[in-house]
Amino acid sequence: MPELPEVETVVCGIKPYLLNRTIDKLIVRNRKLRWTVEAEMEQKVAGHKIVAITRRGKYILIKTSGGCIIVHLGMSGVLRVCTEDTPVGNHDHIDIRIRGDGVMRYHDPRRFGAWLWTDADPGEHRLIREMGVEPLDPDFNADYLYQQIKVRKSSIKSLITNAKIVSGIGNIYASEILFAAAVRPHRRCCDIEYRECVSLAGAVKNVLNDAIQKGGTTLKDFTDINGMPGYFTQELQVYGRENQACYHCGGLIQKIVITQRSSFYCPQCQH
DNA sequence: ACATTGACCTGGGAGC
DNA sequence: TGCTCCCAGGTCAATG
Repeated sequence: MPELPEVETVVCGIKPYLLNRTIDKLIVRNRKLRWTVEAEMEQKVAGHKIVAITRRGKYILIKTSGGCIIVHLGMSGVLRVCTEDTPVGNHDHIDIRIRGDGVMRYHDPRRFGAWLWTDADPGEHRLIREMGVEPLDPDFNADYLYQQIKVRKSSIKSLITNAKIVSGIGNIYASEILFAAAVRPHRRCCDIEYRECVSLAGAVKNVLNDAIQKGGTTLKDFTDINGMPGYFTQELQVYGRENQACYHCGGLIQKIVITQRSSFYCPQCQH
């Protein structure tokens, strides 16, 4: 479900409820997520104070006085704040109970998400260590992009969704970014010129910042911590708009499949 | 080293 | 109504 703007929205939403609070206990009802939640998770987490909540790519890092909880929402993960007497629904796999009051509940029908614990620096965790640069970091720019693309033969779409190159861009925003940059998704990386990297780097930042500002994209079921949808959905230029008119030129948006995922683009506006 | 494919899951919608 | 098929916002691990 969530890409970088949605994860950022979730991180901002949970901060007021979790920051500087102490975890009373962790309740795991279903351990079978992408990786089985470790048997010692409850014991490792309990009693620690939450000192920071940050994001790295699509990972949520809940840093505590004793270590870090690493959460990934996968395709269908949702975090919501509720109380202890809120009825537990289907697919409500994990609760963090806060000392005093309040519960953060993890809901994930498809169970592609992950809950992991590390006592070390989460930046050194095997899933995070190899990750590429943050797209909103100044280190992500035209020079970096050009250096990456000029040696590769894959499509530009698969490159910008490759978390080892740049973290946090998924299937929706890839289409939107490529439209904003006027670059077709199936273009070979090594055929792309430097001036197009300038457009691409700018489009990455503009599209993601805009989406964050609007609270992310809700296609089916994404909501923020209070159950509110994201308003970037109305801003989508190409994603999900096959055979509809391009807002710029009136031509028909096309859908193509690249590495088993749908991509949408305007054949007239993108080259 | 790079590129592609399979695998992991459930639910919703289209089509019959 | 109900069945089957296809699709879905992710990405690691295995393979070529």
